[in-house]
Amino acid sequence: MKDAPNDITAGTLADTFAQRLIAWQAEHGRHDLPWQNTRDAYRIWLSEIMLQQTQVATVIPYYGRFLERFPDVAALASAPQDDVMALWSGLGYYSRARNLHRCAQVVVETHGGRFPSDPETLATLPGIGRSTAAAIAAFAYDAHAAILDGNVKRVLARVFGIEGFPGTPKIEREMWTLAESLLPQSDLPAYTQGMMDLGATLCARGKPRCGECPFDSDCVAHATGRERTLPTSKPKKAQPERYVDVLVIRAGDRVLFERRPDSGIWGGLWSLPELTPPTDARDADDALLRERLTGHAAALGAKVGAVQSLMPLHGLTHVFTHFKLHLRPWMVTLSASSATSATATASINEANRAWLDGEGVAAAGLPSPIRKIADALSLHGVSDGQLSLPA
DNA sequence: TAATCGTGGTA
DNA sequence: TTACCAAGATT
Repeated sequence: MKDAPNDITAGTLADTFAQRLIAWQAEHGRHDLPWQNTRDAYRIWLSEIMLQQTQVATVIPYYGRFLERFPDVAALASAPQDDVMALWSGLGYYSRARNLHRCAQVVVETHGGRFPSDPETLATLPGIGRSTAAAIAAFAYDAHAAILDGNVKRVLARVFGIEGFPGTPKIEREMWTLAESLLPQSDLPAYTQGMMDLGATLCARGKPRCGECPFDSDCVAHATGRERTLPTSKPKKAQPERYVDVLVIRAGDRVLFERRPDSGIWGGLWSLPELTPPTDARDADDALLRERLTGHAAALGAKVGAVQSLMPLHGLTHVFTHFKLHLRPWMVTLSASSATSATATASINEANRAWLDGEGVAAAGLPSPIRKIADALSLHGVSDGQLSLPA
């Protein structure tokens, strides 16, 4: 039986796993992704951070733009944070971008501009956890370290028949131990890439192509018909819904934007001012809400003019992983007499608040749904003042 | 330990 | 349309 812990004999799955995977990767794995065929730790690190919880196809265009603007770690370290956030805009999980920037600065300032080669030191850097550290060290320096990402968890759960949600500490500890026990003595880049490739291609979430898998004859999930139920899925729970009113405050050809604090959703990005405290959804058509909106906008734009008009725009719903957000934009137009002065608008610019014209909006790092609102209102490029999104 | 943190693709 | 989740880290 396979449950005997000391039943380690030549030819067991655990003994042959690595060599079979490496052979499969050479023949059927991916070899031409933009971040492959290099030993540059900077390029490898950048790809690993971008790929956290993000699919390959999504990352590719961002990766190219980033490398063009920041060709090495020194260029990234010396860049303004707004430039980094703008290039990351749309990729999500924005703490990755802030940590990426900080990490580059730490590498330059305390590691002489060179990424450390051992996984333990790499894992002390901002944004680099145990798995990402192992991937960087394996690809760039042939380090003997195991990764444990979503692909690996799925492969291990199926091949070795591991029950239980891999997100729990108990199952994750078990998988880390197994992953490290399977490591080969050499060919760490090919082995690491093989784990990723197998999970991303053959051993996919939806319908795995078991007929082409090198572990077809040994896979517990395949042998017991549990390909679809392994790995055990995350326990589901009801997602809350939130409502927020955002203000499109226009003064001449400029719109007021605010930089969000680092902590919380969309941290470090530029967004539209929100009405705080949030109103109840049922207040949407209430005169009281309009009064609040007017007062709030006047407070924000008091230095350049009074509120001239207030108009509701089409709302939109944005779905996050852990909640659903209903955005209700309001067009607030300030009186032209005091709003057309560029010096007046510029004079109230602060570190975390700015009046942006079309060009400024186009260059800023905005959250995805805020970008949609801006696009619909033509708040970028040629700003003709026409509204394409009235409610 | 559990919650938080984005977005877009897929079934 | 809804549900799920992808090269996870941080607090």
